[in-house]
Amino acid sequence: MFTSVNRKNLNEEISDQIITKIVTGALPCGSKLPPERDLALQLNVNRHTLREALRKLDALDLVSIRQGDGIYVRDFRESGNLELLKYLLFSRKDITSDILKNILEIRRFISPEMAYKAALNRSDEEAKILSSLLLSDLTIEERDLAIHQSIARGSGNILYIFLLNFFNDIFREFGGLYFSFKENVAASDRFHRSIVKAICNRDGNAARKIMNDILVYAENKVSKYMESNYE
Amino acid sequence: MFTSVNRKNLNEEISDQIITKIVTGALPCGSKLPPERDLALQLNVNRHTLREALRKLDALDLVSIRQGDGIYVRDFRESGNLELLKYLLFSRKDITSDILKNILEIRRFISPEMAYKAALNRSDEEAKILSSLLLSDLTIEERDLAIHQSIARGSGNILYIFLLNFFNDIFREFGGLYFSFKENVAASDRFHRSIVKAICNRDGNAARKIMNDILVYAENKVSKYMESNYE
DNA sequence: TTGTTGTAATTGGTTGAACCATTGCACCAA
DNA sequence: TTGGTGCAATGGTTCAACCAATTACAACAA
Repeated sequence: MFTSVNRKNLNEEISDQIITKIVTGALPCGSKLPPERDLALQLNVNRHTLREALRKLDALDLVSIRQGDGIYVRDFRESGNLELLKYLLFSRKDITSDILKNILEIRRFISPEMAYKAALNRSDEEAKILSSLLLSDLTIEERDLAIHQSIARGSGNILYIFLLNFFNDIFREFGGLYFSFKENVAASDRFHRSIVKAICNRDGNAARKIMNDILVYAENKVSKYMESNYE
Repeated sequence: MFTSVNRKNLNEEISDQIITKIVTGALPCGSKLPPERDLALQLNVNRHTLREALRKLDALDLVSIRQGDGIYVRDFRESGNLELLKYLLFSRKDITSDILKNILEIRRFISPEMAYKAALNRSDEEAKILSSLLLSDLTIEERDLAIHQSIARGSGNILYIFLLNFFNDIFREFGGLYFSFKENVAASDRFHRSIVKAICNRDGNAARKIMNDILVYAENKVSKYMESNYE
């Protein structure tokens, strides 16, 4: 009914503003930012507030800060990380659709292998968790996230877990559209049951194929939605 | 000959200290940190210095900070990102070897597809850059990074670029060992020439296979080094 | 008792001024 | 050319104070 207001701290506003200037090229890589004291004056905030914003830019690997020297803009094509990509996805609406397709494509190479490994490496406890998720009263969206997460943990590869966190951050934002179609809910439901079965049976090849199939299916659907919405 | 001294700001020392407490479980997820004023007192730093450290924890998705309420530890298994993984890799020496194997394994699923896409999507300019890299006077390590980067850009998928940045951050740290062996330098040299050729010829399947072969080779080598060093 | 309201306490957010530590640079001397 | 010296610029840290959001709780009303 109502949408939550977008409440931001000053330091977030500032970091957003600078990030935008960097990724749009208004602040070219290699360029030097004004001294903190000057920049704070220009932004009309206190130096401390600016410094907190700069800490975030630093954590995003967007700038390099050197005491006694200054603040330099890094080349985000060389230093950018997935956190920055998340930022681009949510803030630059003009390229959201392209980035989303990119992400879906790569997930299709990663997740089937994750499922394969999970089928081979899963603990008995993880199998129990997976089975119980099928019977839980979570929404389809929550269950989907939980099952993927459980599979990632079962794979025994910590990078899968953290990559999945990235994917989940994305799909929490965009998953609503997908699951608003009944046919997709039904497809996910079938997928959940079959992948859990394959993993519990330690059938790696089946798990890989099942995961691949649902991702191909989802990718096609999402592509269609985006074409009809954005073009 | 000499190694650069590890110089840290106070706010970095603090964030490191808190991160360690979180990932080791000393600060369990869901728990509430002391108020900033108290915590600053305990850490013997000013509140502003602490706040800058907290900004970093926030950017790493490790804590959730709410004005008027407090600072809560998030579940890093659910929220952790690759930046955190990088941190774990460099700071927790006891699990470095496992994480490194995890990373190499996933790179083996990702990079061949990246090479395939690059062969199909590359621009003529990117092909020129690749060819010129073969003739450059970079060290083998620098050239290796540059070629992978060029391939990622040629693929046309921005996620490849940012994932590669992650891999490169890792290998800048650990690549020295690998390239200290002459046989590996020779193998990379052959790899560089053949992958560039395949991509320039727009031969996607060849590019994928060549990339896969070198990664399998490297993964085996690194595994051996780690077994002999850490066990 | 139960629910509401108002108030105080708690806690993160912001400001301002001052001083410390590091760096870069111009200048000088050997 | 090389190394030292001092100054100015700039990020790092501290202190003290106040603003703003949230929570806890007492007081009150139904």
